[in-house]
Amino acid sequence: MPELPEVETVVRGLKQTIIGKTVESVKILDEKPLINSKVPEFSRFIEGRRFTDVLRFGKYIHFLLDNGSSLVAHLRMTGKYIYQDVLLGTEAGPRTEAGPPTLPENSAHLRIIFYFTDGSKLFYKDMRRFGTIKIYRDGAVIEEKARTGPDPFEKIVTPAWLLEKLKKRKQAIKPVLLDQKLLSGLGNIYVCEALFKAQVNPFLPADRLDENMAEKLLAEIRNVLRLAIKKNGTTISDFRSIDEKSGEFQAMLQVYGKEGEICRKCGSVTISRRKQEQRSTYYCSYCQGVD
DNA sequence: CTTAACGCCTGAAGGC
DNA sequence: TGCCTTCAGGCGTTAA
Repeated sequence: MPELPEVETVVRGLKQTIIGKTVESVKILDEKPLINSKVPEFSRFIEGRRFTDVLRFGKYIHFLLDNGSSLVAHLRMTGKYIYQDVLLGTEAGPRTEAGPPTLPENSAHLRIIFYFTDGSKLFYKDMRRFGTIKIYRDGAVIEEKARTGPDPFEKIVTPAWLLEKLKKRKQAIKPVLLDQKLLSGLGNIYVCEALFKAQVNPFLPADRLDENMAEKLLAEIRNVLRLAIKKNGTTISDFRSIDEKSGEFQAMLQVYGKEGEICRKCGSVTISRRKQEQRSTYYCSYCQGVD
């Protein structure tokens, strides 16, 4: 589900809510997300620790702890973090004003609950159970970061840098842009949108893009991601921020999920869909010069 | 080294 | 109504 803008939206929400909070205890309802630790080790790792910061690299969420260790989480398709503030008024009676919905601890797909010392909670839900949470002691998180490519916003990423990388790839440009070791953060939605905006043929071999195309493509990748972040991401079916709000970028989608609709740019042909590496690519055959 | 298929999971939607 | 197939914001592994 989530790509860079959705992860950024989640991270911003977490920054505002959990920094400075100390984990009193953790309840693990499903150990599958714990990729490199078992339940007892994970509990010992996190209990008593205070979150000092929450960062993002690519599509990863990086939780920093007060002892220099880290948690690194990936949402994959359906992972989500939901923050629940201290429930006020439970002693004096039910709240009357509309507050955030409370999440029952037996709700569907709940995997992990972090209980903070102040009474607030962080829920981790994941319907499909693809999401992961890894633990890293001290600075070991560097190794994980080294395995992912730079964000498209990083300074080293220039049109010349991109062109150089693309020259080494004979594969079609679309699947190449999904390779997180090249550039991190793009997923199926924003790749389709950026290629459309840049008017690049998704099936064109990556090594055949010229300087102008690479420059335009990088500019549109950044534009699309920036705008999507501003809109708090895209909600197709179930993406939600940590306070369970939907994103708003879906209203601005030009091609993703628009098969059969008239192209908003040229107005002359309908949007097509074709599989590349088992994944749907949406495009305008006219605007993007596809045969 | 790159590339492409498969597997991991659950649930929704569409065809018959 | 029910059954079967396909599809889904991702990516690690494996085999060629």
